[in-house]
Amino acid sequence: MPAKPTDPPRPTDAELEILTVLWSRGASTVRAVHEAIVRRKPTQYTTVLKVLQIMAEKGLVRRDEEQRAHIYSASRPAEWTRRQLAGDLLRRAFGGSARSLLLGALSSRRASRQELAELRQLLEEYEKGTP
Amino acid sequence: MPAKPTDPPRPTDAELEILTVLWSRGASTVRAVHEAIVRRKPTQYTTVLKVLQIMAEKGLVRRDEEQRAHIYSASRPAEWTRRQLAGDLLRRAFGGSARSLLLGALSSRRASRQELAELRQLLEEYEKGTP
DNA sequence: TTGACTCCACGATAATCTTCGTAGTAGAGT
DNA sequence: ACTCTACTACGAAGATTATCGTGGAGTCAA
Repeated sequence: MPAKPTDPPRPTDAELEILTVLWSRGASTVRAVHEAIVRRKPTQYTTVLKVLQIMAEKGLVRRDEEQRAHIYSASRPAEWTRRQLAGDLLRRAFGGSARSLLLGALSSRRASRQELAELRQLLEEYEKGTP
Repeated sequence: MPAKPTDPPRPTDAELEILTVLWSRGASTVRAVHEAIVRRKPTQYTTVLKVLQIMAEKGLVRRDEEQRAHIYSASRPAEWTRRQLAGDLLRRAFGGSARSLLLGALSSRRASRQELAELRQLLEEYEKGTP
């Protein structure tokens, strides 16, 4: 079946965990993903395999079946998915207020001076592009 | 340490929707919550009731059974729950980078100049408190 | 007291999520 | 050819989510 024209759905927790692996490692075999996942949490190989298969059905990942060991890769760039997730949470929990979201993020843990500087710079760049 | 039983779990989508109603309306009857919910999405009264009952079991809301029509209220302040959600997403999808989270939030929709100013001020206040 | 309403409790259902075991196959090595 | 190993496919159990119907009990007014 050809690719769907619609955006993939929001990834579940387990799916997001796997996506983060694919984002940092790039296209990977199930074996490689499993090795990364198992370092964080005891998980069977077939569990990772199954989730990846479901993700492929949903369109969250692409699968290259050329080799015997299939190669999976995220179907969307990390930035795209992250934007969906941030926007989704923004809408559903923060009433669209980015200020509240940032406040929540910052107060959820200590923010370094370095990080604050980065954030400030990000805002400056943003203001340039929003006349 | 003030003995706190256990933090309530992360609310599901339906639960979050109801929480936003309780946050804005304050303590409410099922009837009132349902009227607010139904304006966004066709939903039966008993569906809202059931979710509220489950939320009470989970500790997400408190229930006052004094009157015949029970009164439900969020067990945690909106800010507390929002911080959990933001922090959770920050960790799970953004590798802890608040910068990425803000970027995602901003790019998910157009940000007004007003909003950017608010964000800038928030950062300034934050920097004062982080020497 | 009997209806008409309003409410809650309970149970049921279908869908989705998460996890894993089993079976079968393709290839590598002996 | 035979065996081992590394894969994938399949299915299925158990938990959670989301939704709703039914039934019974309290309330008020005719």
